[in-house]
Amino acid sequence: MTDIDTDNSPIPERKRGSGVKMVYDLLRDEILDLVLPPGSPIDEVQLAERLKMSRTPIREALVRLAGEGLIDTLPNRSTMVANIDFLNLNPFFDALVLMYRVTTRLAAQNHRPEDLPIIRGFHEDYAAAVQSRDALAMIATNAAFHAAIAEAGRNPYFTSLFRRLLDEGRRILRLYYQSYEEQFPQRFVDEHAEIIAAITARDVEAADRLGKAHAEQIVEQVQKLFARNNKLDIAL
Amino acid sequence: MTDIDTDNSPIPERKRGSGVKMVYDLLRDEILDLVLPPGSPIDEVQLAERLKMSRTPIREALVRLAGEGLIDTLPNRSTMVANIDFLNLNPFFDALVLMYRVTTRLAAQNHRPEDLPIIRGFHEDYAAAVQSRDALAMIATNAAFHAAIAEAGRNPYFTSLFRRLLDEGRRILRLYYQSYEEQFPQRFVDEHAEIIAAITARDVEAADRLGKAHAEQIVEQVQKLFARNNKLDIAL
DNA sequence: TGTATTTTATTTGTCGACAAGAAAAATACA
DNA sequence: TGTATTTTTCTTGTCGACAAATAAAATACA
Repeated sequence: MTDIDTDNSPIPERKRGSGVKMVYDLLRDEILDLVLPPGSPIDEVQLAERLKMSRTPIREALVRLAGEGLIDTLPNRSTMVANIDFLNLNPFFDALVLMYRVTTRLAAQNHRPEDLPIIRGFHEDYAAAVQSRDALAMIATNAAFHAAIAEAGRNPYFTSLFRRLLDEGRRILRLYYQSYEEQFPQRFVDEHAEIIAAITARDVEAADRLGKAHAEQIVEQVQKLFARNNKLDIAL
Repeated sequence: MTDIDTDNSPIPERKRGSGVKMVYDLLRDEILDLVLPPGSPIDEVQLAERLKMSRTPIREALVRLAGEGLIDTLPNRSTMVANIDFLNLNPFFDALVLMYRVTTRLAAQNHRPEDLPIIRGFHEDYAAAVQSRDALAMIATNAAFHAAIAEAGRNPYFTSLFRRLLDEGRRILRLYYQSYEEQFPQRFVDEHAEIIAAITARDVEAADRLGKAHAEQIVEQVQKLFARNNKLDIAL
C-alpha cells in the first residue's frame, strides 16, 4: 500500500471546541449501535489518526464515556467498551421499570403545553417504525418517546438516570434483534397513545399505572427473548 | 514577597496515574464542604501550579466532575462550581425520597451478611455525631450510612443516583448549618435503628415504609430550615 | 521441551508550548 | 462625557513529545 493520501480532504478545519463532542458523539453512537460490541478495545492513537486530531480531545471524550458507564478503563492498560451482565439483568430491569413509572407520572403532573407536540411526534415516529416492521427504528424511537416524556416531567435527576437506562436498553435489544427478527407489537403503540392521553389529562394515577404496566410488558417481552435464546445456547 | 520557595518539598514525586484521582478527590471534597462555594470560578492554571502538575490531568478531573454535575463548564470560557437551585428544590427532594425508599427496600431484599456490620458501623458513627452535637459530622455520617444501605441493595443504577443526591444534600445542608447551628434530632438515630432491624429481618415492606418515612422526616426538617431562612431573607 | 528471566515493543499518563476565543482595557470619536 | 472600535490580556482547546507501566517477545536455563 502506497503512502499517498487516499482522501485529500480539502477542509481539515474544525471548529475549536467541537473536537471532544465529535469524538464523544461518534463513539457513543458506535457503542449503542453495537458497531463497537461490548468488550471491543478502544485504541487512542488509532482513533487519533482516524479522526485526524490529537489524543487530548479523544481522552476527554473517553473520560466522559467512562463516567456514563459506556466504557471501562483499566489503569495503565487498555480501555474497552463496557460489557453487559446478561446473567443478572434484574437490577437493570428494576431501575428501568421504576423510571418508566416515575417519569410518566411526573410528566402528567408537570408537563407544559409545548411538551405535548414533541411527545406526539416521537409517538408517530414509533408507529411508523412498527408499521414498516423496522425493529431497530422501533428501539430508537421508543427510547426517544420515553426520553421526551421524562423531559416533560422536569426532574433532571430522573431524566439522566432514565436516559442512561434507555441507552443500555438499546444495546441489549440490538444484540438480540440482530439474530432474531422480532418486533414490538402493535399493542405498544396503543399503550403509548393511552399514556399520552393520561399525561394530557394530567391524570397522575392513570399515568403511573400505565407507565408501570407498559414497562413490565416490555421487560416481559425482553425476558421471553432471553429465555428462548438461552435454550438455544444450551442446545449448542 | 520574595520568590524563594517557601516549601522546598522533598518528595515532589507522584505515582503515575494518581494525578487525576488526586485532583478529583481534592476538588470534590472542597466542593462538597463548601470550601469552594457554588459559583466559585475554577482556574486550571492556578490549580496546576498549586498542585504542581500539568493542566492535562486537571482537565480530566474537571471533565469527570462536570459529568457528575458538580461543576459547570462554559465553552471557551470559565468553569465554575455548579449552583444550587434553591428556588425549586422539589425535583431534588422527590428524587431523594424515592431513592431512600427504593434502596432501603432493596437492601432488605438483597443484602448479604457481610453488609450488616458495615451499616451498623456507620450507624454508630452517626449516633456518636449526634451525641457530640457535631452537625457537619452528622451530615457526613448520615450520607455514609445510607450509601452503605444502597450498596447492600446491589443495584448500581440506584446506588450511583443516590450517591449523587446525597452529595448534593451535603452541599445544601452545609450551606444552612453554617449559619444556623441546628442538629438532626435523636429521633433519626432511632429511625436508623429501626431501618437496620427491618433490613436484617428481610422485611421488605417495613423497610420500604421506614425508608419513606425517614426520608420525608429529613425533607420536612430541611424545608423548615428553609422557610425560616427565607423569612429572614425577606426581612433583610 | 517447559519454565524463569531478560529484552523489546506497545500504550498510557503527563508535560510544556502554542494559538484561537472571549473578556477586559484602552483608545478614538461624537 | 458617553459610546463605538481597536488593542491587549487572559483562559481555554489542541498539539506533539517524552517517560513510566505493562504486555509481548526473546532468550537463558533446567
